Amino acid sequence: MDRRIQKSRQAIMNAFMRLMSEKDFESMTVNQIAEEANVNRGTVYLHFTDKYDLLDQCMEVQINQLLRNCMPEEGLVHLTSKTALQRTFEYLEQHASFYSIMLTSKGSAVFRNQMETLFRQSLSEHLDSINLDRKLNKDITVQFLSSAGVGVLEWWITHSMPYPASVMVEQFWNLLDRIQLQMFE
Amino acid sequence: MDRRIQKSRQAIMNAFMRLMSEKDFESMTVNQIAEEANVNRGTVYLHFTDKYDLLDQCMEVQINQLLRNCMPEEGLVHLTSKTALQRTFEYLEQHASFYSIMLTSKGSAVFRNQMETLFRQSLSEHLDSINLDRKLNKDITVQFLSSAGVGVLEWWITHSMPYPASVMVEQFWNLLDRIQLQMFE
DNA sequence: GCCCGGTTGTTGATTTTTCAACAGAGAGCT
DNA sequence: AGCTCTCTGTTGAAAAATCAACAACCGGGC
Repeated sequence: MDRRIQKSRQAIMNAFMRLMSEKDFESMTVNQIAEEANVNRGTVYLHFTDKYDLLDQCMEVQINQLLRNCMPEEGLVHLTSKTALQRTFEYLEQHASFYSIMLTSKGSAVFRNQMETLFRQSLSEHLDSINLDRKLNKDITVQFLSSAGVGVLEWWITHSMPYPASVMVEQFWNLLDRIQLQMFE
Repeated sequence: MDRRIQKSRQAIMNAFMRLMSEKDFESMTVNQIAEEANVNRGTVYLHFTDKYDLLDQCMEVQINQLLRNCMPEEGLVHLTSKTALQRTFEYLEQHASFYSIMLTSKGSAVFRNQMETLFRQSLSEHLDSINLDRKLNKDITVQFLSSAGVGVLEWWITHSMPYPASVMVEQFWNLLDRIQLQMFE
């Protein structure tokens, strides 16, 4: 990628995030973002459809960084592995202000969607490795648990992380373990 | 000035100054500066003839900032005024590392030239306001005192500011006062 | 209702930056 | 001596960013 593109996108996203910590998303204008980023307003539109797209893309970049940080090595993030879970919570704790702002001021679905996808994959594989009670529908079970997982995660962030990451991991793990015991055939 | 030019020049100068605090000027390459600034090498050449020109321009920018900071208000800097002298020394003290590096690692004459010009102006006006002994040639006297002033200033910077700014101001002022008494008719 | 100011999204012409490539110079090695 | 590598200074074509301008829309005030 041409370095000019990289620089412009970076400047715009950084400016956006700075403004997000000072302003209400709805009242923020593209002109303000452009000025903060020291780029022409047209340049913002070259890279982003509108400020909603900017928010979404910002979230995606950040989540990709989260994932890259939480990966044990080359491979997928398994949120059903305690280590990966630990890393995820700790990373989120360290970037608390960003996620807090992004999740509270505007209902971007990017975070939820991406985290749910992750939970779904991990849980799907996990349930494949145990003997799921035949009376339970796998898809519904996976969705149930994913939603619960993401719900807790979002709650923790939007409520200013009332407990340290370590406590969250412990509780999460505990719940998963106990629920799992009820699913054996 | 087009914002792209501003951004490029700023990035290049900042990168240069960062590298100056880590490397020997002579061994520094334009390619290193371009990489540090995240611009194409050709861009460096668009704005600066070579690294010597870059050093000179950097010095000029910084000295202009020094002057802007030391001006009492709209007007000229009078280095024969104690207030202006105080401000100058204090500013230099606060930017010690920059000036120290710039004056020690490469013999750029920009600082010396500009400061001498300043001293000359101030002293010239100052001597106009007193009755200079007729036996003294004004131009020679002005040059004598300017050189002395700049010499002390440079010595202070290149010797890591052995005394606080306040001491330097006091001594400077004292010397100027005593020497002046010897010049009356 | 109308008017005004601010914002959005877009367009076209221009400028600046990028990139790759080239020729030349200097230093070090065989 | 020749060869290689690195750096310098430059060139030309392409791409990205800039700027000014325009039309349309929205919200607030009279």
